[in-house]
Amino acid sequence: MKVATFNVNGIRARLDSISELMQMEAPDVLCLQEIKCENDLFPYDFFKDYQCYVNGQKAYNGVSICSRKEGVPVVVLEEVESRTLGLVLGDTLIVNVYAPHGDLRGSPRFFQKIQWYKAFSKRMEELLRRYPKVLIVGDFNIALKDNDVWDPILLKDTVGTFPEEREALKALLSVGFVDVFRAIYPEKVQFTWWDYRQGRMWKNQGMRIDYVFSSETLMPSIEDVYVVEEIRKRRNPKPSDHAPVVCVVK
Amino acid sequence: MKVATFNVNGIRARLDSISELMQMEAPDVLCLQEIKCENDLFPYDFFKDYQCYVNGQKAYNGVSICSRKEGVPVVVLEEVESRTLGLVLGDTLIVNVYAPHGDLRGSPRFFQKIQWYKAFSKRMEELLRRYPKVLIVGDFNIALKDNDVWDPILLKDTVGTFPEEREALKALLSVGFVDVFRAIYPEKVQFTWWDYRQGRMWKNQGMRIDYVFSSETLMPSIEDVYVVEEIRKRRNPKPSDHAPVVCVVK
DNA sequence: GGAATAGGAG
DNA sequence: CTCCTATTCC
Repeated sequence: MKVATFNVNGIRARLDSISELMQMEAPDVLCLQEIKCENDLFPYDFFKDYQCYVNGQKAYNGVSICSRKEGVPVVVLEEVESRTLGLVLGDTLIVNVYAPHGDLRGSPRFFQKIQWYKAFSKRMEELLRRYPKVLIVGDFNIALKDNDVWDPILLKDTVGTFPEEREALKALLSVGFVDVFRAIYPEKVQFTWWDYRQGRMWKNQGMRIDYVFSSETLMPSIEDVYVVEEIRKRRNPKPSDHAPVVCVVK
Repeated sequence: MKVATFNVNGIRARLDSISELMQMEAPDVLCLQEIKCENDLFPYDFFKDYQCYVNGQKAYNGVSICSRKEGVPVVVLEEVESRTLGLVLGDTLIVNVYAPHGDLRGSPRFFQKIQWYKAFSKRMEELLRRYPKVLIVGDFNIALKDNDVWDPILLKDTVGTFPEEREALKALLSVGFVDVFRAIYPEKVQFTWWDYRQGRMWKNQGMRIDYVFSSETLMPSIEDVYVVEEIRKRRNPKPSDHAPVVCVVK
């Protein structure tokens, strides 16, 4: 089973990129973040061979899971912003996440981000007891370690690198999850997000903030994980500021 | 000499259509209306083989003349809205016009439209004495006769068909100009503008409001005039609500 | 820098 | 219906 995650930054503006991803990778499950539309504006017709499960929101946030096989949707969190969506496929729970951006330390949004991580970690601990195999994918808006950002000095204490944020993300992992990419490639420097500004997109000055987290129970089934950079590198008319991440599960 | 006129409804959103027009017609002079940008946002680089003369405005209106040969720009009217631009090429004066829309009879904008026509007609009378040959092109926002609208009954006393508007446009012609299209094709029903709404664009339910007016002195040199409908008919991703009109002058 | 909104204009 | 301007968010 191939699971892809992609922060599209507006699904209606990104159908070309999604098309390309589907052609290249033919994922069985496609988890999208920041679709930025309400459920009834979701382009269901575009995903012909997929069942679409959507937790949409007007203008901001919004996540969806498109799956070749039918699944059972799961409410992950009671939330005001549409940031999470779960889907049970066989004995596996897939959780699609768009974590809060958070802003700088001291801001209300920073505090909310930390709180959100606490609630989410607690809930995942709970779900881990209920479902034997769990895969969490999505945009976590935190770079775990210094080798997950293009310039750790320049980006020290900026959004996504604050120690408090890193602790919050580690706390999630400590519940029983593994950062699949880092487990397979301990030293690899690879990014999944680039700032549109200052040409950072084209200079590969990015951060790794999109992840696939596998429950320890599912780890033996993980075959590979990789970032699909072609869509951005080919200077697609207008690319997302994120690249898709694909995980291959036995 | 080939002169094209095209209300682009936003030049930045219409570069594809303009490209297509230049490939198809290779006009010597290209008069654009509703460019909707200030002079410094005009895409000068796009018009490689042309000299560009621009009377721009932010958000609304704005006209430009692009000419293969250098010309001498002429201020047609002292104006607050950028609606006119003249260019002298050899012994011919080309005047590019975006007449006011006008709204319904009784509105302030209706009155302004009639006033604008009075001032413009007077000025053209003046310019006609100064320049032996004059060509006025552009969007006049008035359909001269009933056979210039798709449904004269339905559109009776709506914007562009009011008797006062038609009189104002006839008054301009009476100064010494000829509606070239109607002179060559007395009975032809052909439109240059279609409402985006109610699918009128695709049902060819339009009006002829874009014209080429030739001074009587220049009429013997006029070879043909035609509407370039292909760009709209091919359902170009997003077409302008106007079609270009091309005039061939000896 | 780019997507999405609301509001105004045609 | 589609453009442009603001604005907000990332």
